[in-house]
Amino acid sequence: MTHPARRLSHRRPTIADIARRAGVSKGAVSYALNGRPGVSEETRRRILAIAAEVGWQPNSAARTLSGALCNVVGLALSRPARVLGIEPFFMALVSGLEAELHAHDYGLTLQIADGHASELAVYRRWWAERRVDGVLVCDLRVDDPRVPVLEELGLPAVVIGGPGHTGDLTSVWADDSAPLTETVEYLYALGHRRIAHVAGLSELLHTRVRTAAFHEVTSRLGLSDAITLSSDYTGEAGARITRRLLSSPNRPTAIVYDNDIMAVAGLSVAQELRVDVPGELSIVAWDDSPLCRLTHPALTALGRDIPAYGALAARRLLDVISGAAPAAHRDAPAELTIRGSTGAPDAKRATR
Amino acid sequence: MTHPARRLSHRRPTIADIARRAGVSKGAVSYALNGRPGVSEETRRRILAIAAEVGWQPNSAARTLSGALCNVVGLALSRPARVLGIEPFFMALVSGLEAELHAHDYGLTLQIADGHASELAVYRRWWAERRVDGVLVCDLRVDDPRVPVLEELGLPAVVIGGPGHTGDLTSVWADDSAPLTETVEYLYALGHRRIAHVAGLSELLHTRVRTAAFHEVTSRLGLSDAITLSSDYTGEAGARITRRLLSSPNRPTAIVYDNDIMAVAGLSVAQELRVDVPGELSIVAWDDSPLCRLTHPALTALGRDIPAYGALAARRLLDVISGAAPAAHRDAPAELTIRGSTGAPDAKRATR
DNA sequence: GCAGCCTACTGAACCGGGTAAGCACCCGGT
DNA sequence: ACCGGGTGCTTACCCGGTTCAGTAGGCTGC
Repeated sequence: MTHPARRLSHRRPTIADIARRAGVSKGAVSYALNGRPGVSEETRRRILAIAAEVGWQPNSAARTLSGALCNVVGLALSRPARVLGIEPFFMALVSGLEAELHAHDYGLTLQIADGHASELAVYRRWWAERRVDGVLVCDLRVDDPRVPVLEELGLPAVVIGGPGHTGDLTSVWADDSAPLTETVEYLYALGHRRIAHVAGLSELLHTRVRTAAFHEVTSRLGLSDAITLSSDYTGEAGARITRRLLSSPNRPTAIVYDNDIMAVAGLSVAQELRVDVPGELSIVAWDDSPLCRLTHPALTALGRDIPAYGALAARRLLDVISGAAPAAHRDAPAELTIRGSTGAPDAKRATR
Repeated sequence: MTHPARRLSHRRPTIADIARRAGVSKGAVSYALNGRPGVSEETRRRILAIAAEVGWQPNSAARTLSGALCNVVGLALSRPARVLGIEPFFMALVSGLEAELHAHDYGLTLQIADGHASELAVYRRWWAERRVDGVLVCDLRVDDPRVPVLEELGLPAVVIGGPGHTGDLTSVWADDSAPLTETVEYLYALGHRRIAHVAGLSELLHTRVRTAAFHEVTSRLGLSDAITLSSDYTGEAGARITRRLLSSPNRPTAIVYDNDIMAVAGLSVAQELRVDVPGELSIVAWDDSPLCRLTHPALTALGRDIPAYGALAARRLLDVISGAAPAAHRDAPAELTIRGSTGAPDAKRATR
């Protein structure tokens, strides 16, 4: 690349400087600073004192070059920026990742890619240039093409998602099936018989899992009017689908949305159409972010501790990097928090 | 650190391997791969062909060690995770940064700190360990303590915010004064005489700028009831303050919120209190994210192209890294988009 | 009294690139 | 015939750590 005029400020001290001042060799300094045997306690203390005095910090490039890890992990996201921007999920995940990585002196590098192909190119480059020790993979799909490539590269990775479809890679996942079933049963108990499910991107594994669970429970309960509609997680899609659902004959009395953004948009459409929530329509959001408490009525939501999920993923990735065998780690499932957006359907108004 | 069993996969090819296969020296390979003079066209082609064939990629640590830049910039954020999570601003900024950095083969490392002290510690470490070539600084404060430290470190930096208070650091900023003035004048023209401003964190420079502009325009227009209240950008704070404002005697007929989250919360409180929007209360949000279009009515908002702002910041940081002199770069100001949440105050209902 | 061993260190190689200096070789001019 | 000056390449060393194979010196044991 180019070679800009580099401001020299003050040249950083190196172990050679420390060695000179301590009157020992570079090797001795290295042993002392890394807490390894090979120097006397007294010499070690002297070297550490000098290092502290001159403000020495190891040059990460030099360390990495001589075989060490680079203490960085990568996260590449393929969703378009406009979705990433509003979904609180990712920032919450990142903050959890970050906290755990930071505690282990690891850094996080972030890259926003546009599609699986460019995401895979990012992984290849990161690994070839030795820029990361491992990566975190989000938005797992059914038969995800990234899995075999990562396996072949030998790049340590943790897949955030499951169950299954992760090959021999380590994964971190939560069961979405039981919470969805519980939610539908709760709506059924309230008296709802026409329930709709506004799902996320249909190629994502967890969309499949939730959709399957929805079909299973609704057919078990004999709800023939149950319907699942796919979307792309945006508010626009949520609004559009809700408008369609609410203007259909035999409209649903309850809708379960696969993320909070769509649920908020759905609530707003209901208000626009003067459909009372929860009197005529109950709304449940998947992902319980502060957003769900901002609306009126506040949204009943399926929430999980996302930062903790991120922290778990980070911890498992560090394990994989230090040689742990692949495993699937199950996190706590989402829990339903009841708020004002759900209730018994108002018999007079909802029926027609 | 520890030395884990590293999976060797296949040893990455180095320039020495290429040199051997091409029957030339390492030096010649380096010249060829970097497009520098010193090798014949024919040899260069042969070397490039071999490099492509074996899939050679430069080892970033080796490059960095021999004096090159590391092609990474850092972003440390000090806001608590729960705020970062819902504010679409940061992800939008990051996506703009990312796009521009990626185009110049630069990576982004992200760190969430808890407070200025630990943020500064992050900068020091990044710089001492040569992990970044420069940093981006957000949430500029009045007399920000980070500025002198960064200047002293000699760490290339671009401050996102202003005007002023950036010392000799390069900055990227947008004028918030004119848009706020324009907004108040618009509300005045609609007939509003009691206008409130729900500001963000009072120590942030842009909060000061907006608050000053609000005072200036309201006193110029002779609005004695104008009031500014500070908050922390969370929905809870926005709701609390709105509740207080709306239940006061002589309640405002229009409120300008310093972010979209608070505006959404404010709208929801108005609905809860059966205050008609925009009939009895007009609402304007600063930051026009998709969130503003999700509510009913949709929010009139002051919006800017945040990804473009991020891209500008990234571009300027790359300039600084390659030796450009410090400068303050002004970005386009926010523009007011009128939607359903503002209108003329309904004389009968709003007066009392 | 000296082999044997441990401790505490030194010296040098190594990681994988970049680069300055040196050196053949060829060509053209006088 | 000889010098000058470019090509086109090699050699050697640098960056700042880690690490391995010595080695000097002291202590122990018989």
